[in-house]
Amino acid sequence: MPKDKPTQPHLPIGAVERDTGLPKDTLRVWERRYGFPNPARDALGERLYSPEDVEKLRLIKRLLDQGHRPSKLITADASTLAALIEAHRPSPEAPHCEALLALVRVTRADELRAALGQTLLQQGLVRFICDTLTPLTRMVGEAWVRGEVQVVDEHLYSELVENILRAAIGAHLGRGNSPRILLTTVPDEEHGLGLLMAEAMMTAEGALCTSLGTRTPLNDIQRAASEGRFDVVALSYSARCSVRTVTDSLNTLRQGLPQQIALWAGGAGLRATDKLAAGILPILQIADVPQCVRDWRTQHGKRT
Amino acid sequence: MPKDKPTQPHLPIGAVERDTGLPKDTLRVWERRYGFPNPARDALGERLYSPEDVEKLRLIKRLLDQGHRPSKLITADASTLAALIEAHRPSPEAPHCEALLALVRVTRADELRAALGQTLLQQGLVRFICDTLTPLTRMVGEAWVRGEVQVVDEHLYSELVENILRAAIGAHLGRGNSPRILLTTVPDEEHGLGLLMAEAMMTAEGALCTSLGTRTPLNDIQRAASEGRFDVVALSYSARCSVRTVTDSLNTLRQGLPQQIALWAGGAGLRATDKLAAGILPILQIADVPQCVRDWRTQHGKRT
DNA sequence: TTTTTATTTTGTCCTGGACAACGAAATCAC
DNA sequence: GTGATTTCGTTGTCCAGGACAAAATAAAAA
Repeated sequence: MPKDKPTQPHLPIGAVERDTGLPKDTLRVWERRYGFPNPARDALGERLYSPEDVEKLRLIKRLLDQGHRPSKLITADASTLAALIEAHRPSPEAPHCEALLALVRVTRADELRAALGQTLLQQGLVRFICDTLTPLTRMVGEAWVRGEVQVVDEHLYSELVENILRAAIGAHLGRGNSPRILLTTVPDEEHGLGLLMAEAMMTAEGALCTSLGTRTPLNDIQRAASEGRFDVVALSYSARCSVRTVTDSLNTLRQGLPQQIALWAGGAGLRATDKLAAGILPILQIADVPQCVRDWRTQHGKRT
Repeated sequence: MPKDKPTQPHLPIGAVERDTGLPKDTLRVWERRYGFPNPARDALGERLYSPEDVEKLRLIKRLLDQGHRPSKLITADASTLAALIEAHRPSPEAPHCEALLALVRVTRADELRAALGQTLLQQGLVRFICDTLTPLTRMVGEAWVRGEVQVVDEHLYSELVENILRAAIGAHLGRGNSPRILLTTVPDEEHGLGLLMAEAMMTAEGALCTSLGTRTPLNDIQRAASEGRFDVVALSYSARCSVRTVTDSLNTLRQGLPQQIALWAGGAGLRATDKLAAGILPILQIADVPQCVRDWRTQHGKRT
């Protein structure tokens, strides 16, 4: 049963796993190999992690997901880590994104909601997703790494974006009905924001989207796609997926899927597209999504 | 690194943990104590669970979350388990819910979407949530246990409901601006549907809601509530939370929160309300939510 | 009936070793 | 020089079986 009593003091290993996303086994093996983290022990010899260590672990997890090697991060002292973080200072962005980033605070939730809504109206859905949401989401992540926004601020941002995107999907429903697209992610992939952006753009383009959310087992995807008479299966992969996972799952899926069902894949996880089997369409930029839908229609002689 | 190669054959323990939600430690200790599951081993002696076992484990997890004792479930053979499942056959429900339940299939996604949308229009948001979504969600879960709907069907249902609710939240925004409510769940609680329903009803009632999504650490909730000048903090607990977790987290939070910020708690996890500290408002039924908002206004002399 | 106290049940945590999947560098073929 | 293959160090996951506390249940007392 979960232990969650002490909210500010030290945390047992299970709570650290939950809070950082680092498996218990990994935490223990890091301690054994690198000497970090080096948690205190309670009367029974059970690990108790200090809030500072948990914070550093969260940071490490984030840098890890961005492609850094563990050995560099774990053995790094504060200053080395700071240098790595500093390297994340982004190239100058569009000024409207900088302004929005300043509003990503729980204390300014109302302003952020209003500003996002207004930007959507100004830009239209497609430009809003490509030119605002995509860079802004990255900037929020980077700002978190630099300690400029808190965990709660990031949660708030995700919630607001999800509200906006799902409302947009609802608003664009019924504009068209082809192609019929099934969207989801593989079981290892838990990030659903990219999927939602794709669904919104496809729906706006007149496709009829059905999303299963994240983490659908491969054979379930296969069965659902065949039985549901879909024209396209679209998968989203985030950067943390290994190249191997991506190509393996896609090739397996391509093999199990009827030939007439197209297979599309997008997201930051799509790096080495050369090892993909034939019949898989890599979507390297979110901005290409509408064109993919239009291309499909051209090839299949449909109007909407 | 994740292992996910064999999609239909046997799964390693990590994949089973991911698919069933049962921790690796628990799976191993069950095997040791009860002899179930009894997975095959690969050349290295690592466990390989059969798809049938994984399916049974998923079932057990579900019944576990509904309050059954592990020993009864794990040692039960197929027929005993079937009897338990049979006991879940629900009391007769409103006929419109039965009709909707029949549409919870990936193959009928379009019909389900249309029917849900139409029911929302007919009933209005509040009745839709209380009289349709709440019973229907329970029915979908029970139908899954009985094997009448698939995992993907349930995923689809969640996605559609989330689209509808978030679109409704967007549509009702700006109707009012008090009270200012912060919504979230504690770190152990990952179910967000109830939270979303509450947010929709509160927003429709004219409250200004800010949701942090699920799994916010207690001290983060505290800090965000104080700094964000909220009037109310609202938490949602599902049935799987132990009574202890619920009362502990609420009492801790009540103590750390300024007196003028109200603390509301709702969801199936709210059972023993007698051990709650003063100054915590239990919301035992989702239908009571609008009245709570109105009561707050009365007590604080606000109109909207 | 309600409260207190024993007794199960059950999940989480421990150690330290092992090995394969991964990434990167080095080697070889063209 | 460019591209494919092999080598090697790095890294995460898995194993065993013992231990103990928190939760749930049964029993006893008020």
